[in-house]
This record gives sequence, C-alpha cells and structure tokens, in this order.
Amino acid sequence: MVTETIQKLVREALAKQGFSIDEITLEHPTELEHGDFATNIALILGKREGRNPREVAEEIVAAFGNHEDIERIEVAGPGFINFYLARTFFPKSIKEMLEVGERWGANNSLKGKKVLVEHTQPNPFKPFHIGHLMSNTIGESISRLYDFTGAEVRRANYQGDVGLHVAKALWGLQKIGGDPSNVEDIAKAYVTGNSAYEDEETAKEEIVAYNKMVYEHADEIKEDYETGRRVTLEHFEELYAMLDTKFDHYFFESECFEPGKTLVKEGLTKGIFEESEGAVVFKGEPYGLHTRVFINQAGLTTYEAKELGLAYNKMQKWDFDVSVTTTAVEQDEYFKVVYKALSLLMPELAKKLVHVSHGMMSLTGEKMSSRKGNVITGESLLRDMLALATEKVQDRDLPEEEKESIARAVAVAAIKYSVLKRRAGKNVAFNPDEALSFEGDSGPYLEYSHTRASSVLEKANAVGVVPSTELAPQETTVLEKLLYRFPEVVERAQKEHEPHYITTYLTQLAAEWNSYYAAEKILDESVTAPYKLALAAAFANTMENGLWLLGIKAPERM
RNA sequence: GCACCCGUGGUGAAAUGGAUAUCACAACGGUCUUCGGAACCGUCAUUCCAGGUUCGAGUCCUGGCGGGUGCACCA
Repeated sequence: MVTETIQKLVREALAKQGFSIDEITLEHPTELEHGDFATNIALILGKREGRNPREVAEEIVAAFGNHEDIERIEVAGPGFINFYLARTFFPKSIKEMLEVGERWGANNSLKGKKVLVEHTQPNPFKPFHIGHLMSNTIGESISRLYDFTGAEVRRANYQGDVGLHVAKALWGLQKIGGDPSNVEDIAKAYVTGNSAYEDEETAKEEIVAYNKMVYEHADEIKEDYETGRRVTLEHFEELYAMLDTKFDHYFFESECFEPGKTLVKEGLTKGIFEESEGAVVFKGEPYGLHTRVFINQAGLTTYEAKELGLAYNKMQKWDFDVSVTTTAVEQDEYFKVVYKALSLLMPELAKKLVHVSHGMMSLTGEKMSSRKGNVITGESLLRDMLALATEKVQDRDLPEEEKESIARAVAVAAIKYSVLKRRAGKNVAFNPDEALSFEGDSGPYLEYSHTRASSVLEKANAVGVVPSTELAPQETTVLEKLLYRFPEVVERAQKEHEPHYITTYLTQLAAEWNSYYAAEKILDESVTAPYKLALAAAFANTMENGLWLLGIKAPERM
C-alpha cells in the first residue's frame, strides 16, 4: 500500500537529518486540500528537541527522496507534513481494484488462523426479539470482516434449550391447549406461562416442577419438549435465511452444564472458586469485579458455569485461535467475571476469547406492530419492514420474483444499516419511519447508489464501451481519493470490531459517487469515457464488497 | 450505595490527541428528470458544566450534573 511507501520515505528522510522516532503515524487530513496523507512527526520532534516544529518539518521535507507516487510534500499549519499523491497514482489504484475484484479490500493479516464468531443466541420456545436482531447483524458483519483477513471463519449459535423459559412455555401449552408444533401457539403459551409465573403462586410451583422435568427429560413432557424445540429452531432458520446468515455450529445449554460443572469443581479444589452460603461462587472483588454464583444451593449450574462449559465445548469442537462473542451490553460485567474465572482455570483458552457488546435498541415513532397491540419482536420488525419495502417496489416494472428479492434486500439493508451506523456499544434508537424513508443516511441509499453504477455498466456493455484506466482526465476526483482507502477502513473495522467504520465510509463514498454522477456524463463518447466507466466499475465493486461486509446485498436494480 | 458505559445542531449519528468539528433527517430555497429523481446543489444550526494535562482536547485526567446498564443463587 502507499502508506508503506510514505512511511519508508519518512524514515529515510529522518535518518538523513539525524532524527529518530519510534512510530510514524500517517493520517488522512479532514480537508482534502490538506493533501492525501499527513504526519505530525515534526510536532513531536520539535517538542522533544525544543525547537520550532515548522523548522524541523522544513528540514525533514528537504531530505525527502523522490517517488513516482508522490507529487509534492508541504509543511502546513503548526508543522504538519502533508503529502499529495501524484495524478498517476490514481489510475493505477483503480486498475488494481478492478483486477482484485471480489477480494478488493481484503488482506492476509490472519491467514491460516481459525476464528469462531458466536452471535444471535435466541432461545427455543421464546420469541426472536430485537436484541437477537442486533447481535445477528453485528455478529455477521464481524464474521465477514474476519473473512477479509484471510482467516477461516465459522459462525456459532448458542441456544438455551433448558431452563425456566422452557418450563413456562410447556406449562402454558397445557394450559391453553396449544399445539406444540405451531410456533404461534408456543409464543402464546410462553406469554401465558410467563405472566402466570409472576402472578399466581400455584402456577409458579407447577412451572418449577416442569423445569425439573425439562432438566430430567421426563416422559411427561418429552414429546412436547422435543416437538417445540425442533419447531422453534426450524423457525429461526427461516429468519437466518432472510438475514443472510448461516451457522456452522450450534451449541446448546443442555450440553454445557456438565462440562461447566466439572470445570467449577476442578476450580474449587484449586481454590479459584469457593463455597459460600451453600453455593459455589467466584469472588471477583480482588480483581475489581463482583462475586457471581456458578453453582447454586440446589447444586445446579448457573449460566456462569454453562458459559465455562461452552468455552470448553467450543474448543473441543474446533481448535480456534480467536473466539468472538457478541451480546448486549447488559452482560458486560458478567462476561468480565466469567472470563476472569476462566483465565485462572484455563489461561490459554481464556486468552483467545473476545467479548463484543452491542447497545440496546429502542423504538421511536410507535408504528407498525405496536398498533396491532403486539409486542414488537425482532421478527415482527423484520416482517413489517419487508411488507413496507414490498409496497415500495410494487410499481416497478420488474419480474415478481426479482421484486421480492429486492424488497428483502432493501428491508434487511434498512435494519442492518441503522444498527451498524454507530459504534457497537451504543444504544440504537430505531425509527422505522426514518429507516423506511430510504433517503440520505440509509442502507437503501447505498444500494441505490450501487444500482446507478450497475446501470451505467450495463448500458456501456450494450453499446460496446469497455472500462480502461489508460486515458485518465487531468483532474483527480474526490471519488478517486476515497476509493483507494477502502482496505485501510476494512482493516481498522476488523481490528476494532467496529463495522460502523465501513458504514460511515460507504455513506461518504456513495454521496461522492452520486455527486460525481450528477455532474459528469460517463458515456459521453469522449476519449475519457472508458476511464470514467472504470471509475463507475471501481465504485460498484467497492460498494458491493463494503455492503457484503455489512451483511447487506447489493442488487443490480431496484 | 458501588462499578461499567454514554452526554456533539431541533432530531439521529461521525470524527486515530491535530488544522476551519463532519454527515444525514427535519425546515427553507433551488436543479436541462440526459447513463435511473430512492438523486443532486444551496441556506440554517452543535461538543452538558467547572477545573487540569498538552504546542494542540469532542477525545486524556479530577470533580460535578444528566441518562443507560449491572451488582448472589434468572438467562
């Protein structure tokens, strides 16, 4: 990359002038007029040597060697050194991105590594709620970012198929005479069971008894349990397909309590855990954390112990190098405690685990499902968005089947974009009206920008114009100045587990493309038409890859 | 009470300790609807408060104020 070229030149110039510095940071100035890259080394050196930073900058610049990719170097402001890339650099970069195609933006930083990404974690017998939608969106995007490092990536799902929620649903099914093979009945049964558990003492006792039966796999509930579990899990698969996610591994709580218990017992003999009030706990206080129960007084493993079991099971299943888990921020403190305990038990394993949290989504605008008096779940949100997107494409002159896939792509883009446009840990105020306006700052806006480029490419194909980077216009466009940065953005997003860098970049890129598109006619029969077409192709390629990283499809038309 | 996260135009967001804080929505005013108007161009408006560190602070530190989340047998 050019960054390495510049770094090297800086190092050489510094050596020539007798300066030394550990790290050379390069950044893109906010203002494009300030150049393509800038470094603040002169400010640091000036401070260290007690000299005027501008003077130091001038000396460094004077020692610079020439390079074909660099047109000029300037000292600016308090002592920044600004680099302006040569015109010839840009056509080269466009050529390269077109050649790389599908993997444009990818790198090989983790080639040969195995990365497991756990996300979504819905529970059988319970609705797929908005938190699951967020975890799915972020988890899938992180998976794809890792894919772009050259690592082998597998997606894992961890689901609670035992526990009180299951008991509530099974008890509820009995109560309302529901059909365990019907997901809607199960949803109703869960609501019934849940409120009965809160309000009625006898119901509560019965549900607790059901819970015991669930753990014991008792004959009385066996059939309903298995049917309900299978049906709800199958139902989730439909949602995953809509969201364009697939899982390679499924882990269940019912498989995790045994190994979890074993680990805790082992830790107890090593003094990592201790007994307290009849339970087995991990004291987090010495580490600035809090105490949590791993095995309760009844001798049952809690979620904490199962988490340890899960980590163990994952490792058994696939010997990964990194395992990322995405959950809601509510679990931040919980994860700190569990990982601390694990780091004492199995330090090698604990080192490989990363927890990424996402914020909570709140809905504004009180629309859609809430009108019908239902609770808004992740599923209902998805379906409502789909219905509205379908309405939107209705009047397009396209085959029905294509309209359907476009509506799906648009609905998913609207939701995913609003989740991925901000830092992962921040709460999302989702406004369906805004996301559905499909204007400006939105997923469909990005998709639309892409279809405009596709459309030009199609037209060019029809009239026989072929993209070429040979004859470039004199002036470098802002579009070109943004396009070559894509791999840097990808790298940063992956390292920080922050897909929103991609979203922000793509939005800026799309705005620039639309602006260019409005100002320039591409197929104008001039000698530079093939170059402008190459720009359109490079934009389409970058947008497609970028959207893919967000888990969003880029239709050819919409 | 303690801990963690967060406070940026009217609204939703962005910003690697850098240069004049960047976008979008809303509002207002425009655009030969050309290769697709789900677009483009323009106007308007912002870092919670008080100290501190720094050549330089939305960003780091201390103290307030406001919001969210978590703190023993739920997941």
